[in-house]
Amino acid sequence: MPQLNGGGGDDLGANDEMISFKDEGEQEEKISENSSAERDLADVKSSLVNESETNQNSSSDSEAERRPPPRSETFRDKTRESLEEAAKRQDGGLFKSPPYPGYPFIMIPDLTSPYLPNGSLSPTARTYLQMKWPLLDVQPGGLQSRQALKDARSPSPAHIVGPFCWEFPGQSDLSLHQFHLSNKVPVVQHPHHVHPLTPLITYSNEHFTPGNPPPHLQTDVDPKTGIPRPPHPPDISPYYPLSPGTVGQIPHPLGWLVPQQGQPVYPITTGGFRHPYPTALTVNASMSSLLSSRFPPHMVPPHHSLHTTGIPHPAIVTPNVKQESTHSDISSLNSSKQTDAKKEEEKKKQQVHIKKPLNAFMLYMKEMRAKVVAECTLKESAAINQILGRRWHALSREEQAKYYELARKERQLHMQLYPGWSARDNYAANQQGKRKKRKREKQQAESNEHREYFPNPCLSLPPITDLSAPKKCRARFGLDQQNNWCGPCRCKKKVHSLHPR
DNA sequence: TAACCTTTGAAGGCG
DNA sequence: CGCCTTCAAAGGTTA
Repeated sequence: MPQLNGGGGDDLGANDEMISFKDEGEQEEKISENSSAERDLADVKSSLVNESETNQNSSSDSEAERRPPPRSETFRDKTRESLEEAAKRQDGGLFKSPPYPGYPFIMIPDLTSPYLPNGSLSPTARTYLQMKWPLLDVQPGGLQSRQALKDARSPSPAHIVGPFCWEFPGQSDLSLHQFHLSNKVPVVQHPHHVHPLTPLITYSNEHFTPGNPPPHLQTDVDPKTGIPRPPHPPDISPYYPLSPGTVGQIPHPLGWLVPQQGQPVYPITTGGFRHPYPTALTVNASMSSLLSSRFPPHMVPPHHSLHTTGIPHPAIVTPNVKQESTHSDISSLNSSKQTDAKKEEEKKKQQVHIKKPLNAFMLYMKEMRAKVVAECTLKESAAINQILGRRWHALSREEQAKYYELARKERQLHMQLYPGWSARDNYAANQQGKRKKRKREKQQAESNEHREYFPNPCLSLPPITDLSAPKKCRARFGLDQQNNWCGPCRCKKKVHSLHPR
């Protein structure tokens, strides 16, 4: 993968990720052949999808204003035209199409963000600023790096706010474009419009809904100090992580990644404000202290996973937070007994559910879902995901590589944040255990059902080939439940291990 | 109201 | 080591 290694400076190595491109060949086939497989489901939908892809560059403010878009050729043309016009308005050269055709990122998420009422610097712009700070990298010793980041972010906004036409080495046109547009933030605001660039990295979506800034944020009081803050401080550095409008401006720690490669940034968009580690990932000013004091080795942030910003960590889900938070808050206020607090913390610790880091496809989905929904007028996630899956395969290597890289960073950061966490921890999270059990039961029943009608239930499942079927029975039911195996599998088992290892 | 559906990828377990 | 299962997001649908 050219991009990953070519980017240099990434000591993380991307080889493992490259392995993930198992379907590259398939992908290329699909693309080159325009194969029938590419059309089946999509014949109905893909027309919309394809069309949408042509419009992927249309996430400009002007387009946002035109939503909901009539799906017609004329609209497309108009969109294109207006885009061109917009391009001219946006200082011409700066408004160029992304380096990757069809690449969905248009880095002007802030344009539609309800959280950017003023003209303060957009998150993306800050991302660009920040990415220039090498310490941003999430590396071992991340805490120091984050602290350094905090310091690095300090430069007064005066440096930041202004016409941004800085040219960073290796910066893409798009980056500049984004940078530039970011200063025109308040142009259009559609509270109801979900920007296509819904935050990539999000572990929890509950806290930053575009149209509904969390109450605790709206109060705009520094949770740490209790000092009220101006809603939109012109001065970002001390406060930006705290106000709704500025939370989204926190640069994604991974933001340095892409831009340095001359590729679009994974936006920490405002739109939904659902950042993967929205706040946690956004290792910024508040992060350093947050990590050091609130995310001790054992990953559990005290006080119902709230950051100093008052924003719960996205990767942490505490179902009982609501009930307990009020109680604990009051109690903590009334009683100065730290021991009690500790006990509660430990209690919550056990209830904390740390979500898995998002993989590349999930990141991609998160970003593109809103777009697909808007373009295809589909709401059912299952259908949308099918489309997204196809789109994913249609992505070029470079495009996918970016997501793989991002996902890798995500995992790394996740590891740093929750050193002791294991994916296994989420396996039998009681409720989920039930679900899986039920699922398994269903599969089992299905298997039995098939047995009634088909000699080989495995063969009744279209995608499963004869050869792969036997493996499934053993793997699925295990040796101790051979009674659930299909006939052929049992016979083969007896004869000899036709279940190749 | 919980589970399902649907996608891909990562991680863990099992044989 | 290879295969399978589970989970991650998401939101309409289903039981």
